[in-house]
Amino acid sequence: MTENIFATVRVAVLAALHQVVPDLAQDVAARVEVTPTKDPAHGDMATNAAMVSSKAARRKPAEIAAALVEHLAGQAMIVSAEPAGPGFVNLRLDPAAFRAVVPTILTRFEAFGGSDLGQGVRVNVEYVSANPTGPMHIGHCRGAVVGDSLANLLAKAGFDVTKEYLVNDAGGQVNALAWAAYWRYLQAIGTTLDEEAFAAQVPGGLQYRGEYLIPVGEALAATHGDSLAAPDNGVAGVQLWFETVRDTALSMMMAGIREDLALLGVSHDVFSSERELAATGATDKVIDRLRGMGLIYEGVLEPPKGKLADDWEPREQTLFRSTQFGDDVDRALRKSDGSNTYFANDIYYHADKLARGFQVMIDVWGADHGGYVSRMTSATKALGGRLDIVLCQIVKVLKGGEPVRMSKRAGTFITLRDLLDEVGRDAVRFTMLTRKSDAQFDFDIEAAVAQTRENPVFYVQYAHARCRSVLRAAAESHDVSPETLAQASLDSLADEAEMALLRRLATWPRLVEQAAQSREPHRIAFFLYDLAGDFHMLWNRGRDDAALRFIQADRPAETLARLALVSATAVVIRSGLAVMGVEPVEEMR
RNA sequence: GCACCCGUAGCUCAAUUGGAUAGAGCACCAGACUACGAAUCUGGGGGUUGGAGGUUCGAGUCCUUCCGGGUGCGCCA
Repeated sequence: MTENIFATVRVAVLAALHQVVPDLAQDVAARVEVTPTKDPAHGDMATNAAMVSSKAARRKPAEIAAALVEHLAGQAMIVSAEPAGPGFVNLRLDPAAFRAVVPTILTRFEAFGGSDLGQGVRVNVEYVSANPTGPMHIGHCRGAVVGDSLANLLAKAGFDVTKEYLVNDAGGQVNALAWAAYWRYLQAIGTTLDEEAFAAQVPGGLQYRGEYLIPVGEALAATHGDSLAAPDNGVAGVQLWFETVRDTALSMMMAGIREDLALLGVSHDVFSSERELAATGATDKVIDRLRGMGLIYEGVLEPPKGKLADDWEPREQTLFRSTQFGDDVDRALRKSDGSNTYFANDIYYHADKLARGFQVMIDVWGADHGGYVSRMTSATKALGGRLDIVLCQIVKVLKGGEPVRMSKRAGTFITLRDLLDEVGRDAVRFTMLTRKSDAQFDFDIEAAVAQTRENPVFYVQYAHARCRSVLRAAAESHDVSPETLAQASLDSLADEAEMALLRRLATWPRLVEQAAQSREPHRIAFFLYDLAGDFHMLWNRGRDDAALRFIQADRPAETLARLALVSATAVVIRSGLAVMGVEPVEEMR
């Protein structure tokens, strides 16, 4: 038995359609939808059944619709069915069908809206995976919130979800981190070198000049004294200090990142280490496997056209035939020094996820990795897996409409910590989901903390607080326990504003499924905003007409019905916020 | 130059995955507090969905091609 009344009605529609079109094909049936109507004049729900089956049945949509109406009218819950427009069938439901959602909610609480859509399929959602070379910044933040909420959403929709983080602790950037940390160490023990003199000794130059590495240098000095430096407190041979400094820097950077993630309310189930993966040597085995499939060859790539390629020269390299899977060019797997490219290691990493039993993989990436999507999906396709990639576009930080300058302390963009300090976790998380992830985002700090209707965070929280406020007030004279409210007779709920709210609550299970299927957690935020709007409207009806207030001293039955509706509304707001990782508030005075 | 993402009301954004007359908020105009929370609500005007073609019963959504913004472009992860 589903809690999704659209699914329930769809079953009835399909049954009717089979009567009208006996040899209905499976794929046609799959396209039949039952949707809420946009226009109340069209009834409560509409189905496209007649239109999608018209072609195969070789009958006109209107004709099928007319026949469907015959079979549908009078079915359980359906009080009327009529053909409309180009072949829709509009359905009007017994109001009791919508009222029935209230006891369901009050019995199931936040489990309401859950779904078996996922069938327990194991899904791996990889997100954040920020390089451990510095603090998390605003760009990471969007991916963190989108990934975390998407994972929550998929879990609610019945998938078996694992949240994963890949620590990019291998490769040249980590060497650069070690050198940068070493500089801070030398400073901590009082080196006489100046920064440029030091930088001249660093292979590839001194990167990561942000002040955030100072504590790493100090920690190294506290633990190791001057034993990692040359006798004059200058640069010693790498064999003396490199691994120590690198490992200390990595672990302190990761500790900081984990701390930031915790503050953001993000927690991963699995942290994988690129260095450990690479150390197994298994990357070569996966490449051999692909070679056995004829997908690896030694070859020379064409130079990129149009772009100034100053140091480009033709070179033979080991290439993966990603063009066979729709990529623009084949992609390199080995660097000129013989080591594997990040892509090669990432192929192994995804093969490893497959081996761990994940039928579906989702990677949440920043826009700067957009050019990488095609090769990675190509590789996972070759390995027989399914990979969906959610790209999060650039976030610009504004304050009152003005761009916020870069943070000096971080030596990079505004840090996640700064943002959390100023805006707060709940507002950050909610606001990050007020845009679909593939659209660019101007995050205005002032707007995110504003206490007005323009700010969806506030508007939704306020609706919840108002629900709780009513229940607190009612508790003085009524039993407002969910058990009691779930038993309330709801026949008195008939006002248009009450029905609108009921209809909205009834769409929650459907919304969860659709948002999960499209991998679009932002839909939750918009749903909650609409739901809050329905509730505020109903509230104000009570202002204009005292007979519509929730608590009616002389009419206990109606009061209980309304309190049940209010309580159910609060539950659904809470469950939506839970998916988004936002705490509901009880009051906002 | 090529690839990917985006382009919707003056502004910020939605749009039930191809469905009916494209919707909200802000701003603008006109209204509602002897209160279970007016931090809210009601009503109104505002559109050639960047342009042009195409696919079909039906396109903001899919295809082609331009225009504009963003991201990236053989050994950085």
